[in-house]
Amino acid sequence: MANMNSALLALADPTRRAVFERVARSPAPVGDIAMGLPVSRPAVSQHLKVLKEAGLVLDHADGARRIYRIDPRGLGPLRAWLDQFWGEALDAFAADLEAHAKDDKDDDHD
Amino acid sequence: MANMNSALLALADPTRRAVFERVARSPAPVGDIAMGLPVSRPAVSQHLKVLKEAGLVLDHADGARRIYRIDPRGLGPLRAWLDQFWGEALDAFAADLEAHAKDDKDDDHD
DNA sequence: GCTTACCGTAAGCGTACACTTACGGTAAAT
DNA sequence: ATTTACCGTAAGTGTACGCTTACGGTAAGC
Repeated sequence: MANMNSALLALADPTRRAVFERVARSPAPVGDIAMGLPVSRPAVSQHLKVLKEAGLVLDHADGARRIYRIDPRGLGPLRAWLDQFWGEALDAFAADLEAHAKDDKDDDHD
Repeated sequence: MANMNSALLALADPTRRAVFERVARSPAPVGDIAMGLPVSRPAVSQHLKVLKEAGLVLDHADGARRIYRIDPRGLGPLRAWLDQFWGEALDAFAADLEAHAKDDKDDDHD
């Protein structure tokens, strides 16, 4: 689908994000990717499928092997959403600071 | 925890992301947030707890109500990760384009 | 004091999902 | 042609998680 929702869902899982980062460093076949991770090769294959459907990676055949590489355009929607959100959030935060301006200390953290 | 992992996990769920966007627009009590969503109030409360532990929102008491507002600093780590990744990804992509330069068309999409 | 409003949490449930093993299919090697 | 290497998918399993209803606790209103 390659929208922001699927990208966010794909990158939420730590293992899958590790796969993504590995592929981002340099294109590699599935076996090589799986070798650096604590999961089986089919698991990596499934993760790559999700990443591919999210528009985050591209694949092409190389003999019996299948090379995966990153598709940086897949990060576009997510980055755009975050950027638009960044300004909006800062505006709201600043406005809220002006409005209250004094009760900024009574928020309880864990 | 307020790290990138928890932020990514928190924003992955569509309902919780809707809660986050609602809070980002303007601070609001739990009941008001729940009113604009197709889930119950306790569900919103649980989502807010996750968002709070991820460092994405702040809360403060206002009588019997509890006002939630965004914490834009929570998006920092995620944005930093994405930025660092953005350049890295583009570099790898460009390098790969130079290396292959001709088999850019044999990637199969769904 | 009693009632009403607002909220967090516990308990329980159904489902999505990350992982494994097993299998089949294609491509290179001998 | 047979074997070996590499990979995707199907089937099954355990668990995390998003949601609901039920409950208890605090703050304002009468």
